[in-house]
Amino acid sequence: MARRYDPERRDRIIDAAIRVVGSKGIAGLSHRSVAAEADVPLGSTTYHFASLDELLIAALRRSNENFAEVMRESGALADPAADLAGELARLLGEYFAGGRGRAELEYELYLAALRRPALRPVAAEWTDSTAELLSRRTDPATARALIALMDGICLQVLLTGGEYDEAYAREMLRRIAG
Amino acid sequence: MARRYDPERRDRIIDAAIRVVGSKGIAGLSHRSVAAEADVPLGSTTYHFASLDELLIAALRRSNENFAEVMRESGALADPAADLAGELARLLGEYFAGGRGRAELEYELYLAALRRPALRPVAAEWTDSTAELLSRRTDPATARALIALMDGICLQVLLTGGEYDEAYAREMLRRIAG
DNA sequence: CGGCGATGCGTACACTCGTACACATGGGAT
DNA sequence: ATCCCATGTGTACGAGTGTACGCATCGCCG
Repeated sequence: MARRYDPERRDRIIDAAIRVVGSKGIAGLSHRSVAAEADVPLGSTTYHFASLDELLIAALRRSNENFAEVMRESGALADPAADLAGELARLLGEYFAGGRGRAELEYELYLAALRRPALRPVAAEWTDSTAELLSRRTDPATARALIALMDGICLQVLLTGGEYDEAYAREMLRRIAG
Repeated sequence: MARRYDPERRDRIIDAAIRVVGSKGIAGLSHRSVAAEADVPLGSTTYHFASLDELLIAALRRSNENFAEVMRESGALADPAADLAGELARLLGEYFAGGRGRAELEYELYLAALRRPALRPVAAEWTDSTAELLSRRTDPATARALIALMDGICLQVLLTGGEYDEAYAREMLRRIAG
């Protein structure tokens, strides 16, 4: 599957797609807008990604990898002595501190699975792998509930334009984690 | 602001918009598709709603009213002796039993606020009014957390195409509610 | 009763989009 | 050396879109 002339072209198109979604939203994603952003001709995007869904799948997968790395870097998640709820609340704080734009972008891709069945397996991958990560510190059901609560809290912050309250998040996560 | 020839035309357009979003998603919403669904000429939709955002605001507001009524009808929410977590879990079960399509539709409208600032006040209205409803049974912070968890659970079901597990929801809601 | 403005209707325009397709190029297999 | 085909490019077409605008219709107010 070696690519000849421009081996990284496919990757550059994915990066461009992520930038387009970040600036114009999924509604502004088109073969043409991606081609312009990646500085490749129109035919090149349609060649590498037959449909926009394919491109969205690749973009969501990359976005997931980015966040998964952030969680993996937090060694505290592996330390049985650390405060799990507090650590998760702190991670969310960092997440929002990194700029609202990034969170909006990643959630927009994630939520797109609601109406695009092709994205659901990728969204499920994300949930499952995160749940597995948390399962080293608690039981699977609790892990899934922690993720659900984090999703819900992020949603409320992003949808209503409110502020993230780390102390509140820590308290409620602790009630779940016990 | 009396409407003369067809006083209910505006309402019919909103209903048609909701049906269109239900069947084709927000991506399929256009002045023309709504006009066809409502059986009115194209010019009529652009007259009543200068932009699609205006139409979405009206649709989201109506969708919120529908769900708010469901919650109000559940008298158990007002009964201090009833099991709050169990009742909420039961309501979610009913919600999903009513067909996945309806939940998808309402969440799609709700989540659209992520990228459309014009919708955020309406989304915030919804969260606030629901939180107020729950505040009759618990403190405000707990009420908001219950909503966040319910949102997160619904999201996981809808995004990954999984099944709703009422016992699991009841257990986790109980941990929050105490 | 007369006209004015709100409401409703139909059409046309400029634009973007996805898609298809014909052609160019050069790496690697034979 | 030669040929095949994955890769890359440019263009064209039809469908769909938001918007604007002129005209029709009728309730209300003076």
